[in-house]
Parts: sequence; structure tokens; C-alpha cells
Amino acid sequence: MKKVKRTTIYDIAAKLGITASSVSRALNNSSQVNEKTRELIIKTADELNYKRNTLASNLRKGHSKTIGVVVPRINQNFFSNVIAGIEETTYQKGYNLIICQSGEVHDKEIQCVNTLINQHVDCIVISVSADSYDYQHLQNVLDHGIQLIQFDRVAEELETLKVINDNEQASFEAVAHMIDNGYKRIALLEGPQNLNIFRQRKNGYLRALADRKVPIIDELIIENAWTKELGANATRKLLNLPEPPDAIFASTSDFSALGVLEVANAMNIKVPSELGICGYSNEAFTQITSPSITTIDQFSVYMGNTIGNLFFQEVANSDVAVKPKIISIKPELITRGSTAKKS
Amino acid sequence: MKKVKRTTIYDIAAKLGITASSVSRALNNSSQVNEKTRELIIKTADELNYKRNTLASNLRKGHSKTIGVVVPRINQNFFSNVIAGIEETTYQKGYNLIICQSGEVHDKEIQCVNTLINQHVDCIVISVSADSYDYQHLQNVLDHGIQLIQFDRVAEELETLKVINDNEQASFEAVAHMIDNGYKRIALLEGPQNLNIFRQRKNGYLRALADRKVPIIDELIIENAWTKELGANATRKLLNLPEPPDAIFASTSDFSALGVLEVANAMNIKVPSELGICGYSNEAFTQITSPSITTIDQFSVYMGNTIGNLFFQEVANSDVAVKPKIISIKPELITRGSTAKKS
DNA sequence: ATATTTTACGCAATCGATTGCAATTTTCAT
DNA sequence: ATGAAAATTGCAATCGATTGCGTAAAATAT
Repeated sequence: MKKVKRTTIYDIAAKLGITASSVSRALNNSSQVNEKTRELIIKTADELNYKRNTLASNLRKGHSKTIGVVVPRINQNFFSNVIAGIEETTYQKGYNLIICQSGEVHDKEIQCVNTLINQHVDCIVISVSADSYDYQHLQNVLDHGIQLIQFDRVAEELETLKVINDNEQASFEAVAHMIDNGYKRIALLEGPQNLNIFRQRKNGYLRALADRKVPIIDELIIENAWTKELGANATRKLLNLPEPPDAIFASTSDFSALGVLEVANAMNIKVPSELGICGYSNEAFTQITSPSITTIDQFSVYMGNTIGNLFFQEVANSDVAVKPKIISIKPELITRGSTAKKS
Repeated sequence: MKKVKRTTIYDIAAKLGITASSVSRALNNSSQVNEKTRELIIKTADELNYKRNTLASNLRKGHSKTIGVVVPRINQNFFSNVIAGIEETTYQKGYNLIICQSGEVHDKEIQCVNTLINQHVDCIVISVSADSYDYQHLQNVLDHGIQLIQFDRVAEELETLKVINDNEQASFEAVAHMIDNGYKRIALLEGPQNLNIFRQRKNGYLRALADRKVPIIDELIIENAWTKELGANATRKLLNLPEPPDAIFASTSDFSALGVLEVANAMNIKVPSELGICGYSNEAFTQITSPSITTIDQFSVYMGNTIGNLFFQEVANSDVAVKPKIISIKPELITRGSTAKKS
């Protein structure tokens, strides 16, 4: 691109025969500049199509008015909703978002975080990748005096600001609901247990069974059935058991639940009468399958808003050291056709 | 957050009794530094947990290694995919993405663009909002010497880099396919005609009718049936016509097509035998409805990659003025159950 | 050993905006 | 009209990294 010399406050100052100081003050609504000269300055700034150089301004001011966001995948429904929510609340306060995706890879996540530190972002918002094993890089963020807000998938041992869903309770309610609807052998498709969210969902499942005095059967708990394909595989395995389950809680995702449904259909097993299904996330498609799929809504956009607000709240009293705080959002069980054993 | 004095190249220089110049050069792999001192510098930089201040660096260098992206909604499938695609290809070259959403509002779009200009981004990637009526703000981007890449929804009159889908051809193929499958009265749900993409889709529809010698019937063309609800409304109206259509091409989106399907089901009209349906975008849910919905895949992630590559290609020969260039990606018709009138 | 290149490093200006302090001008009270 | 207070504006340093130019030191040639 051809190089264009952009107009600076010096250009404006020169044209008016004053100093850059005044121009800067005028443009920043400082009270120590005469109203007439301010108007003049603003007018010429406009004429010259002046645009403030945020880089220079931020360098001088020592912050960037920028928030870095690191998620496994931008184009995953939950995350894109959270990001949209963050953008909503931060944009109106003049903050910008720099987005990176870790692709679920630990090393890339570290790279992303370092890039953001270099960029002097004021805050890093992160949901850790599935294969993250240590959190040195997050500690490093804190050491650089940068706000750190973890959400959804969090490193629990790290004392930071966190915005999470109450996965345990949501799972409890989902499983309790299935039991109350008459299902007796409920299988669990679980996700990678190094992620807190999947541990919590499993705990909710176990607690519901215990609470309703339903025995825990190990062979009904399938590890790592994360995607639609893995969910389908797990389902085939489960339904071919001597004593197959009469319900499956796909705690990993709705995609997994969809895999379950498709296998059930293929095997000609009636849903919900012979097999109950519950997913997780309230993806758009869950309400248009037949039967529609019971699932759990995470209020993802709202979660994003919450993250944004939390940031501003903490920035406000920024002189004191931030004390770790956890905001837990209660997800909602959406009961639909797939778990309606008894009407 | 407590203020942390971050280590600078001066700190490193001071500790080693040399100048910042050498530190800078060492850290930038300049050949004019002794190999031993370079190692020493890198070692101490590491010890002091030094992170380059990108703001300062960029200010000096006159660019930001940052690309701004403006889309109507981040959490809309198509856009989040494109963004993911852009991130994929730009991240590995050390570029960061600043994301803004216009929310389909012209004024917000202008604000976003201005913010990005202030940020000194090296490029702005944009898909204009539905209610954009003039493009002064985009011209302004060019005037500031910033690369501008429009994608999908573009202002045609502006001569910039563009990455688009061949909507006309895709629509042509979709409608031709329906005609060839035996549908005779094909309705069109069209989107806001100020957006090029919807104009093109309409043109494809018209061309297919002409090509197959099917008469154009005005009352079968419904304006602004963009969402699921609007699609449903339009469908009710269409199906209550004295001579109702036997197929509906929801050129606006798959959501609209879903609205069509639901109304048809509610009115007990058989799809595809009594009514054919075709959507647009290949949303995930289209393959799990019953019947599954014929639609058009836009290769959105690939589109993002293309945008990224285009940027680098143009940055490479950056001294010459960029000449406008249009890259057109051919979408693919995905034929499914909803248009299978004749087997 | 001396002259000539190379190599390595320092000096100081620069990118553009901000801001504490000083200097000047204006305003106002007496 | 005069001194003091208040309002404006200017000066110059600063944020942290980069880089052209100059010089000292080391390497090589004669």
C-alpha cells in the first residue's frame, strides 16, 4: 500500500501556530484550554482528517485499552457467543478485543498469551485448552501485572478472577430429572478429566445417582466421548452391552448427544421410550431434532457480559491488589422430548 | 491491579553495562551484534522475564502488525468461521486480530472502523452491515493508507480487494436443480436488496427460471424474509395463495428455510413431495432436520484463509498501489431430502 | 609493524501523544 | 489603576523500542 503521511497533532498545531500540547489538551477535553481555541482545534483536526494515533497515546499512558481473549476455537458456538458478549460490554467503554485461538493446543496457548503480554493488553480472558497441563504461562500474566479472568474451563489452583457455570449443579439436575422420569440405568459420556468442567459434570452425575439411591455402574461411564463420532461409538458400545442403559447423559456436548440419537435411530431404538438422551450446551439444533433433545443452556452471551463487567469493576478499584473472586452462573435445564419417558 | 514496573531493554542494558541499542539489535537478530553478547543479552532478558513492548515497537516502526475485522455479528456461524479462518492464516505470520461487531447498525460500523483506524491497524477486513447506505467510512480507510478487504457483503462501487462467494451461480444451480427435479412454481424468499449478496442470489434465481423457460411470477417473490420467523410468515402467506408454490428457495438463510419447513409440517404439507425447500449457508442443523434440507455451502473457513493470504500477498508488493482485485469462491450446492420430489 | 577493512557498539534522534511545571496573559477585586 | 488570583499556553521530558551515523576496537592484509 502506498505510504500515507497521517496528520498528527503537530500538523494541527503548526497550522494554527500553537503547540501540540494545546492540541492534545483540546482533543482530550482538558479544562485548561480556552473554549475558542478548542473549537478551532477541533475544526481543523476535522478538516485535516486527523485520527489519534492510539499506539502513541497508549504508550505514553501506559495501558492499551485492549483486552486479549484466548479460546480454543472462535467458531465454536459457546465461545463465539461469549466473545460476542464480552465485545458488547467492553466496546461501549472504548475497549478493544484481540482474539486468539489456541486450537486446544497447549503450546499455541502459551504463544497466544505471550503475544498478548507483548501487546500490553490490560486484561487477558482465557478458557484453557483441553490439553493444558500446567499453568506457568497464566502465572506469568499475573506477574506482569495484567488482569487475568478465566472462564468456563479454568485452572482451579490458580487464584484469579473466574466466571464459570455451575456445571455440577446443572448435571445434577439433568440426571435427577432423568431418574425422576423413570430412567434407571443412566450412562455418562464424559470429557477429558483434566478439565474442571468435565470433572464437575461427572460429580453432578454421581451426586444425582447417590441422591436418588441409584447404583453407580462403572461400565456405563465412558471416557472421552467428546465429538459426535465419539459419542456415536460410545453409544454403539453401550447399547450392545448385555444390560444396556436406558438413558445416556452426553455431558460433553450436544454434538455428542446428536451422535447418540443418530445411533439409536439407526439401531431402531425408540427415543425417548427406550432410550433417554440429554446433551449439554443448548445448541440451536437440539430443538429441531426429532425428538428434540433435552439439554442445558449456559447463557453464553450473558457470561460474556459478566466477564466484561467484572473487568471494569476490578479496574475501578485498581490500586488495591485484586483478590480472587469467582462468579458462578447457574445454567438452566431445558427439558425436551428426548427425556420424556413417562408423559 | 497493582502496578508492576515491567523490564525494558534499558534495564537489560543497565545490568550488562551496555546500551539499549545493542539490546534491541540482539533481540531483533541484527547481524551487527557480537554472537557472545547476543547470547548474554538473551540470557538476561530471559532472567528478567523481559517482554517486548509491542506498542513502542510498533509506534517506531510505523505499523501495528494488527488486522481489524468488522462483522455484523461475531456469533453468527458464517462470520465466526470466517474469522477463525483469518486467524489461522494470519496468526502464524505474527499478526493479531482486533474484532468488532457492527450489530448490523451503520453508525456502529462507522465507529468500529474509526477505532480501527486509530489503532493503526495494517488492514481492515469488513463485511458491511445490512443497513449500510453509504461508504464514506470505507473510503476514509483507503485515504489513510490502510488496506481494505471486503468480503461477502461488499460495497460493489468501491474499488477494493474483495473476497466473495459466487452467489449468483450458486443460486442459479440451486433453482435449476429444483426445476430439474420437477418443481414448477418456485417461490423466492429474498433479503434486503441493498446488500449485494441478496441481489445476486435473486439474479441467480431469475436466470435459472429464464434458462429453464419457467415464467416469473411476482407474487412468489417475497421481500425481506430473513429470519426464521419472517420465513415462516412468508410461507404461511405463500401456501395460502390460490395457486401456492410447490417449492420455496429461502435465499436468505437456512434459518429462514427452517421456518418454511416448520410451517409446512404444521400445515401438514409433505416435504419434499408437495413442497420443495432449499436454504442457504449449510448450517449444521440442515442435515438433521427431517427431511434434511438442501442448501449451499459457502466454505466459510476457507474464505477466511483466502482473506488472510490475500492480505499477505498484497503486503508483499506493498510499494505499488494496490489494484482492486476480486477473488470469487464457488459455493457448493448440497442436495438433500427437502428437494427430492422425483427420486 | 603499519595500513586497511570489518565488526561491534554507542550516540542521539525519532515515532506521536501526554503532562508536570513554568511562563504568560487575562480576569477580577480593591 | 494596581496587585493578586485565575485561566491559557508553552516548554521539555517521557513512554520503550528502533535505527542512521559515527567511532573505537578487532581482524586482516601488505
